[in-house]
Amino acid sequence: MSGRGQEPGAGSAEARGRRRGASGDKRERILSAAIRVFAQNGFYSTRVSEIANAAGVADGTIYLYFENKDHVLISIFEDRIGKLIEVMKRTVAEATDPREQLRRVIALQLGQVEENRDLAEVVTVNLRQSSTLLKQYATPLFVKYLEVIAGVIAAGQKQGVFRADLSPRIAARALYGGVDGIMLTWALGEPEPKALRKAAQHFTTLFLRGLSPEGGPDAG
Amino acid sequence: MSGRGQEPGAGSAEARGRRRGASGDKRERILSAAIRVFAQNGFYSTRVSEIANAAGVADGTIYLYFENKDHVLISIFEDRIGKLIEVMKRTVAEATDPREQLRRVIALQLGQVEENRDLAEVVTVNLRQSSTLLKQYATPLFVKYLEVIAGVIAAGQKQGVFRADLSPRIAARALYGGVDGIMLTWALGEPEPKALRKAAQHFTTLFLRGLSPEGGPDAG
DNA sequence: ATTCGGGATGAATCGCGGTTCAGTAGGGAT
DNA sequence: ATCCCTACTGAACCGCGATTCATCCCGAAT
Repeated sequence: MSGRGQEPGAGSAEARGRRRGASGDKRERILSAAIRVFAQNGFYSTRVSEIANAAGVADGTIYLYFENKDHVLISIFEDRIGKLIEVMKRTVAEATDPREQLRRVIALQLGQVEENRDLAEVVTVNLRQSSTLLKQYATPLFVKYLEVIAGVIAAGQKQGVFRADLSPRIAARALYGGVDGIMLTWALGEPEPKALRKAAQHFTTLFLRGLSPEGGPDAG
Repeated sequence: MSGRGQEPGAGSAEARGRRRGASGDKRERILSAAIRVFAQNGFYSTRVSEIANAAGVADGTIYLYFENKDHVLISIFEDRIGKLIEVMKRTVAEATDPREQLRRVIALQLGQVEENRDLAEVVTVNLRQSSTLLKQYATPLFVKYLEVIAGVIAAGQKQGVFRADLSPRIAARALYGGVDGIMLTWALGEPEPKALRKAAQHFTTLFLRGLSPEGGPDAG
C-alpha cells in the first residue's frame, strides 16, 4: 500500500541469474509455498512464518517480494487465476461448437484442479474471504471469468444450439457454481482423482442437457 | 471446548421472564448481530467488540452465551442452517413429484435468502473458512443438506422422471453449487430482489431440463 | 430497608504474529 | 586482498484484539 517495493531481482542483476541457484525463482517459491499452506490452514490461520518456512526462506524475505501478507494472496489470484482465464480463452477459441466449448471449459477447469488440488482449495475457499481488499482484486477476475462463459452461451443461443429463454449470465453463474461445488466437495473430501473426472462427466451431461433447446440429447 | 458454560437464563429464572424486557433474547440478539457484522466484514475481520456493539451488550456478555468467537459462528450454523434443513425436509414432504420437490427446494432456499441477505453472505462466505474447528461443525450439516437433495433426485430416477445415468450425489452438488453461485453473485452484487427471483426461475428451468430423461421439456 | 444472587459490564491483561531493520554473507570488481 | 553492493536473515518490536474478572446493578426475597 505504500510506495516502496522495488522488488529485488527486478533490476539487471536478476536477468543474468545471480546468487546460489535459488535466487531468481524465490518469488515463485514463496507463491507456491503459500498456496500449499493456505490450502492447508486457510489464509487467516496461516502465519507468515509458516509460509517462509515452507518456502525455505526467512520471514523477512517475504517482504522483499510482497508488500504484506494480503498481497501474497492477491498475487496468487493474479498469477494463477489470470493465467487460467487466458488458457480458458484460448481453449474456447480452439473449438467452434458452443457445446464443445463448454465441454472443454469444464474439463479444463476440473483438469487443472486435479493437478493442483491445493490451488483449488485456495481458490474455492479464499476467493470468498471478505476483506475489502481481496474483494477488490478477486471480483474483477471473477467477472471476467463469468463473461467468457456467458459469451459462449450467448453465442450458442444465437446459433440455436442452446435454448434462448435463459439468461446467459445466470447460466454462467450456474456453471461456475456447479464446477465450484464439485471442486469444493472434492477438495474437502476424498482424494480419488477418478471421482473428480466422473463428476466432471456427469456435470457436463447435466449442464448441456439443461441448455439443450428441444429433445436433442447431449452428453460429453 | 472446555466444560463450563452454564449459560445464563438456562435455569428456571429465564422461564418466567426476568429482567428488563431484553433479557431472555440476549443470545438471539447477539446471534443476529453477529450475522450482520460477519456479513459486512467477514468473520476474521470482525472484532468481538463490534458484535457486542451491534448487539447492544458489553464485550464480556458475549462470553456468557458463547464459549468464544469461533462458537458464535458455529452457533449461527447450528441454529440457522439446522433450521433451514428442517424446513427443507418438511417442504419436500409437502409434494410428491420430485420435479416439484426440487422446484420448491430451490425456491425455498433462494426465498429464505432474499429475506435475509446477510445470512446468505455469512453462509456462502464463511462456510468455507478453513479453520479445522469450523469444518468440523459445518461439514456434517452440509452433508445432511446434500443428502436431502440427493434423496429427492434418486427418488425421481426410480420413478423415471429423471434420467438415471447421473449420480444423484453429483447432481446434488451441482444443485447446491448453482444455488450457491447465484447467492454469491447476488450477495456481492446488485441488491435487486427481482434479479434473485429471475435467477431462481432460470436456474430451476436449467436444472430440471438437465435432469429430464428424454425430450420432455420442463420449466418452473 | 436490607441482603442475596446472578446477570451484565468494560477496562486491563496478555499472548500472538505481522512487520521491521540492523546486521550477515557472498559475489563481483579493482 | 579489500571494498562495495545487495539479497537475505531472523530476533525484537509493537499494536491489536480475544478473553478475563473484579465490580456493579437490579430484582426478588425476607
